[in-house]
Amino acid sequence: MNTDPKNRAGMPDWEAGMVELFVRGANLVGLPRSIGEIYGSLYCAQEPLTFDGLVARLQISRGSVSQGLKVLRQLGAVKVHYVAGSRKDHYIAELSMQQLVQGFVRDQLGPHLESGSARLKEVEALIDAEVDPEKRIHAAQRFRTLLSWQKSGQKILPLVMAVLGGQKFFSKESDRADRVI
Amino acid sequence: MNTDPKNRAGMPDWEAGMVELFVRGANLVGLPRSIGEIYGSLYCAQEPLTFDGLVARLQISRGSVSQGLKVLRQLGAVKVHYVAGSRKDHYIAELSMQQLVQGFVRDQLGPHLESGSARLKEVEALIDAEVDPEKRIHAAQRFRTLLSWQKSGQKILPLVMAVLGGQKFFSKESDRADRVI
DNA sequence: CAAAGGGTTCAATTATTCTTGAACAGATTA
DNA sequence: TAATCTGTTCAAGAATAATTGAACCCTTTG
Repeated sequence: MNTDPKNRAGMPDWEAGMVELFVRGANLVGLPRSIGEIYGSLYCAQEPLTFDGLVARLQISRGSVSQGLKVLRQLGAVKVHYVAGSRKDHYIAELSMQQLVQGFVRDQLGPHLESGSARLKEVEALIDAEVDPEKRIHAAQRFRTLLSWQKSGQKILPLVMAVLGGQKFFSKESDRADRVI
Repeated sequence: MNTDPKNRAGMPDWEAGMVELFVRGANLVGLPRSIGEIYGSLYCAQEPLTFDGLVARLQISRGSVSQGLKVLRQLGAVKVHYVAGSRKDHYIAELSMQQLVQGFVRDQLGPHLESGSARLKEVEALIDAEVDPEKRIHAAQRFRTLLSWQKSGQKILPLVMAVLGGQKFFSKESDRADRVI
């Protein structure tokens, strides 16, 4: 990863620093640097920024900005701010951490977990097909351990959302996890 | 990412499926597929596996196995199992989810968070150096928001570890987070 | 309707990350 | 001591992922 602060004419140092932080954050959650840069710029901006504004500030291609904004919009991390008398779209950063996490979980994390869950069931069937009894029993044991991992993992998301201020992530009473600790 | 199940002579289907799950998991936390494969094989194995055993089972290079085991050992995800009368190292998978998460946090996540934290302080200084008062005030406002994000984030790790069974992650009474929800 | 503005798409390029395997180092054995 | 066994290192090559920019599609304006 290129961590060198690229020379961005006219961007204040503090903003470049902020953008760098968001690039790291994006990287941490598996998003490309350009997305961190775009969100970071919007996060710092006093006024809504236009598409061209972002291209100019960040000195990245129009293609990157277009794609980056697309996923940020999808995640709910940026909002379009309609400005009377301007054909351009103006963008502002969503500043609610909860919104950001929610979008990330919904669009990035969730699908992975679901397909993993599906695959897990398939593996169970494959284990049942193992003919050697000793091997099958061992495999089933390991499989149960893995299921228990999954269960533990599922307790975490609601807790995270709760810490972030939302209370709307328990679907069933039995899923409530706030007494386990 | 290559998700095609590669033809691994002699590996049972259920094991290949399990390995695939671990590859996905590794991928999710930013580790290379080879590490997922190695851990997955050890997770499935009835007996400790040797270095050569892994090379043969997974059909990956000795270099990959050596580097992968190095990382896994460092994370505490595999243990060396010394076998009398054999010069080879034998490896077994650590099956405690808590251990795994702890190692991951310590070695992979922690350093990132710390350096980010340090960078955050530097950005604060850069903001103080902004001469235009209006811009400085706005920047300081955004900075405080970011700090509040950081604070929220810091509440999460102890919770996660608690869910996973450990209770040893609160350093100060004031850090206890089990009443916020 | 033609021209210009605003944005999107996607094939090609570029950058990054992962894997490989040959050279190497240390430990054991003949 | 030489030969062998185990495992590590790291430069080069292969595989993946991200970025670019030219062609394109709408919509608005002259």
